[in-house]
Amino acid sequence: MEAKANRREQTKAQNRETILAAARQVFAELGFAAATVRDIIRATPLASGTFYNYFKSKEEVYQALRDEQALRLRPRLREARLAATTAQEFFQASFAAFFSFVAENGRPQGQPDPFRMDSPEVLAGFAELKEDIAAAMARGLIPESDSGALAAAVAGVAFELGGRIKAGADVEEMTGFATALFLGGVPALASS
Amino acid sequence: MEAKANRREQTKAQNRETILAAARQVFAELGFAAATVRDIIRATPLASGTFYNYFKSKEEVYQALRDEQALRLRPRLREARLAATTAQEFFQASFAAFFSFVAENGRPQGQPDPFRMDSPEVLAGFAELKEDIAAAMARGLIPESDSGALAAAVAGVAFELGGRIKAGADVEEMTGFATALFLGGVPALASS
Amino acid sequence: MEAKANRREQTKAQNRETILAAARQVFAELGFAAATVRDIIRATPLASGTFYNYFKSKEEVYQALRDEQALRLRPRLREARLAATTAQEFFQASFAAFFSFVAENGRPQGQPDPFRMDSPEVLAGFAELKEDIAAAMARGLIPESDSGALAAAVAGVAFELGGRIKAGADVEEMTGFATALFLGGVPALASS
Amino acid sequence: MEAKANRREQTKAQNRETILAAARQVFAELGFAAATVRDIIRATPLASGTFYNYFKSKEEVYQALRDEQALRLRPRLREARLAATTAQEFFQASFAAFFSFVAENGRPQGQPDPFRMDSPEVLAGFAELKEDIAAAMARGLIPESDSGALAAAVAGVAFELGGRIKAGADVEEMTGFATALFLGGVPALASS
DNA sequence: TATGAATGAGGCTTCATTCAT
DNA sequence: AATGAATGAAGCCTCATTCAT
Repeated sequence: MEAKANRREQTKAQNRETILAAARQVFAELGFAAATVRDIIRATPLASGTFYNYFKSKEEVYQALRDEQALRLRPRLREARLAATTAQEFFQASFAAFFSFVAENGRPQGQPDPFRMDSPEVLAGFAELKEDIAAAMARGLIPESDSGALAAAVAGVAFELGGRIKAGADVEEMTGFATALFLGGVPALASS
Repeated sequence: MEAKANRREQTKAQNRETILAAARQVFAELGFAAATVRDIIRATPLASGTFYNYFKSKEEVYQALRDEQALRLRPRLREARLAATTAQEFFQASFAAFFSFVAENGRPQGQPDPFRMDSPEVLAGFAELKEDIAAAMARGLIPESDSGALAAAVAGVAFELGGRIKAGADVEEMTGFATALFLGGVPALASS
Repeated sequence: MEAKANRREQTKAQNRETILAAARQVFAELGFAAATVRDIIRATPLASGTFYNYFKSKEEVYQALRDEQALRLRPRLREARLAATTAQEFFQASFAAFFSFVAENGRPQGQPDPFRMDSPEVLAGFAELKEDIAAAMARGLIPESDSGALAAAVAGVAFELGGRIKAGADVEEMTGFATALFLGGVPALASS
Repeated sequence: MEAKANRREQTKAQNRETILAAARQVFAELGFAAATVRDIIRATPLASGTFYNYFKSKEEVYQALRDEQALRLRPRLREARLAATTAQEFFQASFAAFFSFVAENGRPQGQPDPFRMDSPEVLAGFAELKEDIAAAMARGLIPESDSGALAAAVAGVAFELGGRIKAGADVEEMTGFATALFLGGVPALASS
């Protein structure tokens, strides 16, 4: 009775959050492929039909989750890159922003990592990165070269090193490593 | 008698190949998550029960597919890296081997890419990379630094640039790009 | 001011009418089987709960719709038949009343026709027809025979020809056709 | 074990029949609208999935049922009508064939009757009736008039009187009644 | 009274897997 | 071995209906 009354008190927005939280956890545990809508519902005090008041499908919750993350991450990255006045600042700020975010938000299991997947948001973030690199080249911060390939390389290193972050302490280390790599290649890593 | 036995054996091997080929195609079209065993069977002239004479589940075929690929890719990479006598050779040969492989084999759709996923094979390949990097550091080819992080960076760049390969012609270009990046960072890209 | 007055004017009866009108349309579009209470509610500015202040179920609205129709049709038929002083008047007036009603009210799609179904109202109308035929036989207007069978035949012809009515103009034609048939069989149709 | 073995022994055709029989019964009990695929499955010793080996949906079984009936009824009607050399033979043979069929096959409850509904088969049967009437007019058996309307009238009377058949004995009576009606209208019924 | 979110039963369907042939 | 129909668990989703506001 109590429980039921409590549930009723949940506002619509709270229910949405409840579902998103459950989805986050379920995707983290099972991975997107293995997770089912029922799994998400079961991780919730809500009824099965309620899920469909908020989302049409597993894909839609997933999208919402990604959008939520991207909404928080992308502006940080953008700002970091635009504020840079040297190549060193450009890479350092970018990797620092990305790795901090990963450290804060944890990473799903069973999915390669939470930033892959060709969701529109991720693609948009990727496009932004490429643009910002091209802009940095234009500003003379970075030597001219294939901005698309460089963006891919940056993303690849970020994703892969991001996947190795366990503790907050790793953030600085990884940032230093990635930055040095991009500024001077493996020879520059020696001092790190 | 003999002939019959041979035929039988041949058939067995052929059926396995038939299923693997179908699986390859189905995973490529639908992605691992959406693909079903039925889809694979349907892409085959075989009966549903026959599938289970060869594989226990969708996961197992997938694994076999990965193993098959890894079986072909890993030795090439190993060889390339062991033969290297300079850092330049080390990176160039590695990336060249990887990108050629991607160009030859194509890449599935619907999965981030076919080399991610924490399958044992991929992890093993990853471990090998790390070992070989550590060995190269010991040999003095590469400056000493965090071999795990460097392996991750190499893998990240390889995966991400590999995802951009469309034509065989891209292979050389990407190889040059990645090699230059690792040898000298972004400044070295200018001349590429 | 106006708005308030209008809102106030939405009496209970008006809401009932709103729902009935929506139901009429929905049944016409989807047929009784496919239509859902939700469909009806959606065709309304009202909330789902409100539906249940007026009707207990889809069946009940349907019933109400039928009753409403019957309430308008049955008296017309009755009157037409009671006023008849000859067999010709009896049939002509009956068919004319029925076909006019069909022409006026249109016919649902997806249901065989809106007069079938063994709803109490329809059965009652049927019983009335039989009674009136029996009475007409007693009065000598119609030769004595199985009044039940004759009622069934009249109903069958009415339903089936009624289903063919498209334009108002068809009413007279069909009335003439059916009347002639009952008065003299197919030979009598020749002159029609 | 025994039961299971028996089930397995059923051939595919037998299962199809099992499902059709169950469907026939379920539609008869609940009507088409209220019946569900699950109801049909439950009236069967088969598993739920098995239904879908044979039919795609409730509609499809229904169609199969109708087709089966039509396949048996239509040729009888056709033959009866083509063999007629007089109007009396034409109507008598037609009604006799139809009413016998109804007596043999029983009629569902909850559906107006099993011959309504705009299934292709029924429409085809209807078109045939119209053609045969037109042909009979051309042959001079029946006075020229609106063949479509006459076909509708015949169908209406057949459906409605058919709905009153309870015992085999009714067949002759109804046939006589309907035939007399069409040959001479209500005056002709007096002698019946 | 009206509202509309929440509920959960239950329908539909597909799927992996078994197993008699 | 190969076959493919049968199985039934389990997913998806919609629906009628309730009930707190």
